[in-house]
Amino acid sequence: MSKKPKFNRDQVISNATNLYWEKGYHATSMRNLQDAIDMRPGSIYAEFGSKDGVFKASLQHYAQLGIGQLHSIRAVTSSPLGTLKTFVKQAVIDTQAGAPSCMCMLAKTVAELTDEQEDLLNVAKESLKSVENEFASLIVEAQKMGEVAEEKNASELARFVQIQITGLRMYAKTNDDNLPLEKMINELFDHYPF
Amino acid sequence: MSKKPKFNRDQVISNATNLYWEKGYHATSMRNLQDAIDMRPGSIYAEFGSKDGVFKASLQHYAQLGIGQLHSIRAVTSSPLGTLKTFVKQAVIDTQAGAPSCMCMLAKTVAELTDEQEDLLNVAKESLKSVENEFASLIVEAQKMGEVAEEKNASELARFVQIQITGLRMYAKTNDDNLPLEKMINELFDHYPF
DNA sequence: ACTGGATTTGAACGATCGTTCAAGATATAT
DNA sequence: ATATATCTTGAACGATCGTTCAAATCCAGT
Repeated sequence: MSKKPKFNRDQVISNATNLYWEKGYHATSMRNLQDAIDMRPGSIYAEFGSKDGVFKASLQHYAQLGIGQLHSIRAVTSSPLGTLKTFVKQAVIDTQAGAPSCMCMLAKTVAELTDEQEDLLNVAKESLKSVENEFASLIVEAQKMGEVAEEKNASELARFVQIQITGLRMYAKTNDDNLPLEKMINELFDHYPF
Repeated sequence: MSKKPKFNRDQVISNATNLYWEKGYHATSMRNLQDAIDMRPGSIYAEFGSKDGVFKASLQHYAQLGIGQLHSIRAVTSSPLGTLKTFVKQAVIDTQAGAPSCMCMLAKTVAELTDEQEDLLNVAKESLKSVENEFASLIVEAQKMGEVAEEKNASELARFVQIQITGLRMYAKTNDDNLPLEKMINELFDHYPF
């Protein structure tokens, strides 16, 4: 005999992600979470084990969202470098309206947590590394197509892109007035180190 | 009649800053704070009004620390641009060991807080803006000395530096392995947009 | 319809949160 | 030495924290 849980796990994680993304780890209480995902404590603990368990699932979901988005853009874009550029614009500009936070959830998490939550911190770090590796793959592809000089180091360029996204999103949150973000991103790809 | 408080306000704020810098706003409790600054609740509330009051004082103290450091470097450095470079290196590299967090406290705060703590968030944002203005002043000075081309926009360059510091410190926290940070910073100043 | 195992519920737990305030301690002016 | 204004102390407040678990509910198999 078995009875299936009635909640939709994907939907639950999606809602949890949005809440954690907006408020961060420490400012989000289990009560907030219960409301956001419409589950009672018992069910949450049966499914995720703890507040940390839900957060971990959210971090991983968020990372997959980003990587999926990158692949989606790639599928409809002829140029690998153009894919990267579009992704950066979406992450920095489109996220300003509508998203739970204009910051990257992974970056927020790395900024917020200390060794006290070592496991969660590592999940966030590793997820950021995964995204960076996706960037590197795109750049290698761009090199094969002649969009980027062969002698450049793809990993270093991927690192550069990662640093720019973090810096730009932080800067955009600090200065909510209308910045020339589009122009700034275009210049990133039009000059050194690309 | 008057009785002087026996605590050293500067020392207290310095200790509070270190704690908040390390743990962030939400993860720091008043009990943590009481231990760190060796004051009892009554005295803290008499002096600062609330947890937020201490945090606000800490943010302002931290910003002044940074600006003071910038001026100190300027005082012993012949080149304004060299001053900026040294400051960036200190912020990104030296902070890796010893400092409460390798992230900038102001950036951490902007990343962590939402409109729920609008006042504190604004203090952090404005402080970051103040630091950026100091950067711009240094760059204007550099232009007058011929270190930077006159036709460049000093504010845009200051913005660039701010974005790079944030991005680099975030990246350094994500990848605690030994990165070529020094080389990366040198390249920032040796290529576009400088 | 009934039964049995799985899921869902929400009250309750002890701990800790930010904050208050009456009582005690202290230093200065007379 | 005494009085008084000021500062310090720490117990206590109600609220909320993350978590537990017994009871209620649900559904598949007979």
